[in-house]
Amino acid sequence: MDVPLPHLDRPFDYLVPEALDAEAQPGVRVKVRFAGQLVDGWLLERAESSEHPKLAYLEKVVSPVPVLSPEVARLARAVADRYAGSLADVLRLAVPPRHARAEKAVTAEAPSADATTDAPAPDGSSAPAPSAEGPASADADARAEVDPRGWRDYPAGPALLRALTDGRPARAVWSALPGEDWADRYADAVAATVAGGRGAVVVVADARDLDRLDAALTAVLGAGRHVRLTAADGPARRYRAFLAARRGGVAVVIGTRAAMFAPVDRLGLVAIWDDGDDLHAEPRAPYPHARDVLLTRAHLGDAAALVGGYARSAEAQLLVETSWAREVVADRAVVRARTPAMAPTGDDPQLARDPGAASARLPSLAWTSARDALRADLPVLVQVPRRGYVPSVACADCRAPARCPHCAGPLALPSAQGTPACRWCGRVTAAYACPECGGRRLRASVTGARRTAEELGRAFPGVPVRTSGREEVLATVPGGAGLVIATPGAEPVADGGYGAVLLLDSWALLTRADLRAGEEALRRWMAAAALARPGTAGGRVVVVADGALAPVQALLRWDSAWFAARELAERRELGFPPAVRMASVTGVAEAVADLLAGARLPGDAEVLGPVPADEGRERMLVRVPRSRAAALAEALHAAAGQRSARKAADPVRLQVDPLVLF
DNA sequence: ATAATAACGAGA
DNA sequence: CTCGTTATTATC
Repeated sequence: MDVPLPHLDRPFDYLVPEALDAEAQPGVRVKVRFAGQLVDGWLLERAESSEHPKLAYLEKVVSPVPVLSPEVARLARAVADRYAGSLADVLRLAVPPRHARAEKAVTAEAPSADATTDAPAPDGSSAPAPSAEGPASADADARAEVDPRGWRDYPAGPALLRALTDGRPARAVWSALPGEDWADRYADAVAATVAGGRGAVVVVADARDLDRLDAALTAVLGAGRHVRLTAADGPARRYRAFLAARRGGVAVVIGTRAAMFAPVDRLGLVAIWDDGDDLHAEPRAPYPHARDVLLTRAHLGDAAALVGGYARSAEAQLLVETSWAREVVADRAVVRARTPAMAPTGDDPQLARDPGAASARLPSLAWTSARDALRADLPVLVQVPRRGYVPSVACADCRAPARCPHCAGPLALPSAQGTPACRWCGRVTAAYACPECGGRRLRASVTGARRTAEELGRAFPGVPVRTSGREEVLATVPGGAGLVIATPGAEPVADGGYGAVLLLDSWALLTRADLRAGEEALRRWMAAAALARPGTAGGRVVVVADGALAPVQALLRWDSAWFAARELAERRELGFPPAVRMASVTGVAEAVADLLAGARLPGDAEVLGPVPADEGRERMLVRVPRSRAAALAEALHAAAGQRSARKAADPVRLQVDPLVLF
């Protein structure tokens, strides 16, 4: 039943009228009369009999295409259970909205095809359909081994590919080397899976990563063997790609998190790249995370799993430490050989020495590194943490954020030479005095990409300057001398690698009041540093941060496994996810209290809070050991059901393992 | 939302 | 004890 009310989160029985008997197959969308009105629903299964005394008839089969595969139905139920949500909510994420035109077009291409026939790929390419035989069938020995190519750099790499081809459910946490072409490695892993006669689902964070993976897969598999599934492609293309996968024409689906539920026949591999990126967290109820959905899928379907990134998340570390997955890492000697030369530096510009550095506000080491790279005709990447033009200002002496004397809102400089103004109340503050130290001078606390570009352009005259950020994301830049200013996640790949990578204003990343600040900073730095040439080829990374800090240490040694282990140990100590299972309950105070009062929480549950949330609501956290995770989700879902059954007015938001805790 | 059903209370 | 009204609850 396509209603989000938690107390209706169960199947209902209906009679199938004779006329709909043929079309009414499991997985089709239906309309039924429910409580007097027509509602959408899913036909989950056909049965001979029902416990229920008086059944109504199915009203209509919306479309005869069984868009919901049995595997995805099972997965959706498991995801709903894990996240204390309703099946209907998960199905809304799992099956894209029907697009009648797209459906008609696909159905016309191969009229008789269903998910089990050997239909050719929709584009008519020569892709053979997946074999109907299992991986243990007689032709297993005859399968050609896929060339491990770059996976040879990792001692466990070739064995991983072999396992994929053999159809064994290997589970790997992969730490990519700097300079690694991750998209090529993922294409290899997919090719190995396909060679074994099985399908794959690969999820990446954004459109740029998707384009890169798309190109790598086309190079390895040829055109027409895979489809891309992403909300950004629009409803028609998305539904078309979905149908192609559902009907068994293609064995490989790649996409952003919308693809995590993609139906793939004989699924052999689920993979996610850069699982620490917060774009992998679905913002709609029940807020599932792509990593967890894919791992659940691997678990239920006996498929292999690949969790990779330059940096390792605490969650991936937990997979390794619980032996759920094996780590795939390079030997230290190989890491050393591939890593660019790394150096930390304080962020006080040594203005006296270098006039160039002074005008660019660069620490001297960063400036000389950039200059040397440019002289060697190599590109330079500058990562600046936030978008926009001077987002806020701080006291030049003590670094305390400058706040409006009237309303305490953040001050900003509207123009390069202007007077600071409040971003909340708009009042202009002509004579600012820092309440902490009495200082009267202000500095841009985070220099935005545009301003950095202007300043660097002046510091290195004659050098082309490109920016890559929210408005325009560059995928690649040419190999010669040039400056590239990019915000995190938008760093272009340089042909041949960057001669220098400068990580500026890093304290803005590290001082965020967030549990994951360190992990997130390291993830962003490593993503940028991975684009530099190896130290042996003149590649250099300068991070403007205190070299004693753990995330900086991890970067300098290119050892995010070490940092992730440290991070996970700390979370264990503090009792934070992923070491424990946490759920947040958000709403107006009475509603939150009401829900928690009605919830039969596991005995060892700890209730924390309340902490204020936005719009006058508050938030309580419930913490249980991981072994009680299922019981916690069930209790919260049941309590939400009780509330919705008696039509409690104030909504309460349930979130399991919310990304942001405080 | 709405219909069935349980609960309740007033009047006979 | 019955009838009419109102809260409750399930919705195939």
